[in-house]
Amino acid sequence: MVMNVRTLCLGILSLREATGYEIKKMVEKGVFSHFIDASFGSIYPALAQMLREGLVRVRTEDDGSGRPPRKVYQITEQGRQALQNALNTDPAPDKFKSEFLFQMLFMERIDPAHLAVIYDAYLEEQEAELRMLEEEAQTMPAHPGARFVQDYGRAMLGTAIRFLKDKRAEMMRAFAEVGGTGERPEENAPCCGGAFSSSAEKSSVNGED
Amino acid sequence: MVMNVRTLCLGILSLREATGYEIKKMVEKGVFSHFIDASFGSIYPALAQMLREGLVRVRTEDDGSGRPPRKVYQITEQGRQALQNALNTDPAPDKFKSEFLFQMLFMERIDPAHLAVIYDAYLEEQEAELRMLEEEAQTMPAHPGARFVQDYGRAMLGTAIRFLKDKRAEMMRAFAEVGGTGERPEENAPCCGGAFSSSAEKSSVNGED
DNA sequence: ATAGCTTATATCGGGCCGATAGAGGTTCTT
DNA sequence: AAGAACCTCTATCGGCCCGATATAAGCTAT
Repeated sequence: MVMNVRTLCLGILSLREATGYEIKKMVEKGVFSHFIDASFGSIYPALAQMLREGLVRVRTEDDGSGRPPRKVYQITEQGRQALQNALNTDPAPDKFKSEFLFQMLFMERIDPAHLAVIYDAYLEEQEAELRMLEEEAQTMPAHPGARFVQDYGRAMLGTAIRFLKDKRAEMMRAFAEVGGTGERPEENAPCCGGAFSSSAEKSSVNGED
Repeated sequence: MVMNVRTLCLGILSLREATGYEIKKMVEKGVFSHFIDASFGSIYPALAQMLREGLVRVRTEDDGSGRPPRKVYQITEQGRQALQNALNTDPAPDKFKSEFLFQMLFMERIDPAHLAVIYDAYLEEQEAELRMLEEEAQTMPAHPGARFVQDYGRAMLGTAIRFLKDKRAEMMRAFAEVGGTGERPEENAPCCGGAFSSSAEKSSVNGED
């Protein structure tokens, strides 16, 4: 599939007319945000290019003041056709990049205190996105496609959150000796419900390096 | 976190020495493949740059023939320090790009026959990655970080697969004559339109396990 | 023996991100 | 009323990175 910022813009413009700025906002906060990214640096050139190619047309709203005029873009019939062609092709494999998991892979080398901070921040991030998804599910008219994506997101985020909560205790137990040295580290992490303080077992976490 | 191809290479080289080609293979098939990507076009320049900066050193194995000599890279103490610094910074948010979900968002406009093909191909893809993960979990020595990442991957892929299987039946039921729970690839209808939106059912995947 | 896959190097065009800039609006504080 | 801070809206630019491509040889199978 020809899935670039151009196709993304066509997809959004097929739902409603919009300015480049509005497209950015929809990509940031809307349904699209869960599986796509796009910055101004790619949206504006994409719109300009598609305008040249006749896939979109533009209506300029100049209010007379010195500020830049709103450029409201609309999809053309040719653009609809291009989008249709893209939709009827095989999708490329997903791409997933996670610095968090990279760090988790090397967790043994990270300062335990900082590890806890990273971990909880990530968990909170996932919970925030789930909240956003739920909220958005109530405001948006749920056409089948949107429903599917929302349900998918719910399922995945739910699993991630459950996993992170489950594993947290286990993880921190493993590092308890390195960080606390026999002390009860309840002063550190706000959200860990006492799972820290269970019997400190001996663990050979400290590997090479 | 300074998570670019350089940091990735440092991470791999901190585990063992490797050529650029080997790094690519590890990124393609190893634990890293689940949450990171890197191509030759970024790996080779990254190694060259880090060599200049003293973060890695290189041992050239020339076998006398005309073919390009193996360049085996090793991390230096300075490189270890750079990696350590990177690991002790906050991770950037995850990035997830899915052409499949983009297409699902517009499922109503996709030819149902093709939609089924796309859907099953994606499902198969997820199952293949889960198989890869399980296989890799048995061969690799499971240090805590790797275990965490593998378990995370298992949980997520398991949920995705279950969701896709569950929703598929629901989708096909909504399509009614398309093929029930089995598959009937020969399909003529241009677009399903409203036939889909009426039946809104709850999926068991959303809740708890 | 020719085709095709694998190991191994490396470059290049182009896509895209993140930062930046500029101009005016609103909103909240001091 | 002045100022700070943030929002809407435009757009560009450096630099990172992907995907395609080139080169060269070995190994395997038909």
